[in-house]
Amino acid sequence: MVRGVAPVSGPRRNESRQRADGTYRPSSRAESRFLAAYDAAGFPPVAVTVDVVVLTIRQGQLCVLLVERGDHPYRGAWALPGGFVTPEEDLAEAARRELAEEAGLELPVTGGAAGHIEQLATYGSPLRDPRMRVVSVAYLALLSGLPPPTAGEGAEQAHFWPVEDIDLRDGAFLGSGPELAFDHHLIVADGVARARAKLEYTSLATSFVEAPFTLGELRRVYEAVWGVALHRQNFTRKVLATTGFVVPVGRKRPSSAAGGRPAELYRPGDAVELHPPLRRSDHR
Amino acid sequence: MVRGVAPVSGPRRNESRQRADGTYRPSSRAESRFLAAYDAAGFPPVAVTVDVVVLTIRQGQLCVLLVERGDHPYRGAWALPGGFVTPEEDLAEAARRELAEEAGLELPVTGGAAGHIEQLATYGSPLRDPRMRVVSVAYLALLSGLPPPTAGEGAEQAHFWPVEDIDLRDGAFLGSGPELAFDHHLIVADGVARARAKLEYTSLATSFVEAPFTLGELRRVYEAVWGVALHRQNFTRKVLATTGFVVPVGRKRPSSAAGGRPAELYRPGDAVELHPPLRRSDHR
DNA sequence: GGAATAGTGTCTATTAGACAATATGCT
DNA sequence: AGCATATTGTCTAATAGACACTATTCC
Repeated sequence: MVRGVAPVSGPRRNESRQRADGTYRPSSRAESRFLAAYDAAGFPPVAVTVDVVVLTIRQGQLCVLLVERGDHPYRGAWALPGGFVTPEEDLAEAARRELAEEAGLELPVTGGAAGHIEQLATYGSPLRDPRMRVVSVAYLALLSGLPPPTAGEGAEQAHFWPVEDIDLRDGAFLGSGPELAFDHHLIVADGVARARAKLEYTSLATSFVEAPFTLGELRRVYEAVWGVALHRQNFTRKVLATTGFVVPVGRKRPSSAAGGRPAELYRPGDAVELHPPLRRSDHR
Repeated sequence: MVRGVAPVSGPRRNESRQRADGTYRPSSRAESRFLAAYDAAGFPPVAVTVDVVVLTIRQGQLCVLLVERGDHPYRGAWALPGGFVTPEEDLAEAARRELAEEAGLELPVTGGAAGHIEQLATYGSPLRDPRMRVVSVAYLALLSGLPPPTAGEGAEQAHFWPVEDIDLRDGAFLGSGPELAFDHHLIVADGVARARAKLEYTSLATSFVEAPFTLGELRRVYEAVWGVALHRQNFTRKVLATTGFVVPVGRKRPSSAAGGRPAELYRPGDAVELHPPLRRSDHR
């Protein structure tokens, strides 16, 4: 290919080297030869895993899914569901697969059960796993309407733990909570912080309830995740004033076993971000 | 260690298996034997790299640092500075090292030049690198007062490109901008979006100016990153009403070569998050 | 003086927070 | 009736957006 000296800000060529299917199209014979001869063994040995922070609300409490480790290291401690990324799969695919394998949970695509999953952060401190160098990509899932988790391979049991029973500082035993394996207390802490923050400016709270839901149920999601009591009337007013957050479906139903006026039912709207946001009032 | 059958929510033990230096303390002889015999070769081969999105403001434009690739693949295209994570270093350390090696930039610890670095996201699509499976942990750096970048190993040249000249959809040639290598257009897009969002609710805008600065300079940061014009008087009022955002240092200086009343000078305050936030007005 | 930038004051529409009053179901 | 929850309305303080006016410097 004929090329002159490139100016600092000049264009180089006008077509992408990436095909529609994501594969690479070499731009020259020399590049094709280079790729054919490339030796993939000349890199530092690192294992890549995914871990998933599954948050859901049970009995009014924000809970995280943990599995008890049946193997060394950290045998008997509780860990996030996760495992190796296989050579062919994307990171997000690996997260979904591990969730199904280790905890028996299929992420709902649609329907009554709601769900959301996003990448959280990556943890790669050299000493975080005593076996070898492990870089772990953590995902955050917010789910509702889950069946009781069932333990899978390598896990003694799976259990939803209230996050307030977990020592998020160092993962050690804290009165009534679990001991956490590896640096999973850090990951859980980051996931809980992310969820708390995103409830302010996104519509993710609807991932914690099954549609159709009442505004009272949605309010109790905020109260469980934030750990505060919200003003009932103002909450309703603000949610309904936020365009696209929820849309009414018309029906009504008794709100609780204890009686009370039946509440209007809603389903999630189109909005992803909330304008204006629902701020936590005592912000700090 | 004597242990009974563990109840579902019962405590297991009351001391951490993590030492203060981060190394692991096995809880039993069996676990020690397991770790000594562990074979680290039984994992899928993956390379882990770091890439850094360095954003800074030059001539009123938000710019990103790119290096021209001197080697295959994507030779001649522009890429984010980055490279392999070595076995002993943390991910964040690797990001700082690559920035110094590939672009000649040392992240300032303190002083007039300002800076911030944080983890952005991790990219691990199986086909993103034609050589082999590469999982790349991207970092986002917001810097000011940088020297002209110098190219390092494996890079033809380093250059700050205005982000508006870059095709963030697929990285191909876009009139006057660079062709981007790999999936780096996605990473740049995510970094720019993160920076734009965080200017709203954090004090990170001060990372883009050198202290001491005027409120006019700080406003021009917001205008460059968001690409909008802000109301001058209301900006001043809101910044000064946000506790801990900036603190006056008393001195004044002419604001530009073209004249005008000298402005009060400020330095960054203690606040990390802004309460209340500085919202972009036309928010969608 | 004119241009350019900075700082202060003020008016109005909107919003947040608090609270009162009413509606509708359960036991 | 008494309790529990939902819905509507209203009052007030705070905030956002817009704009007028003054201050200080360079040309």
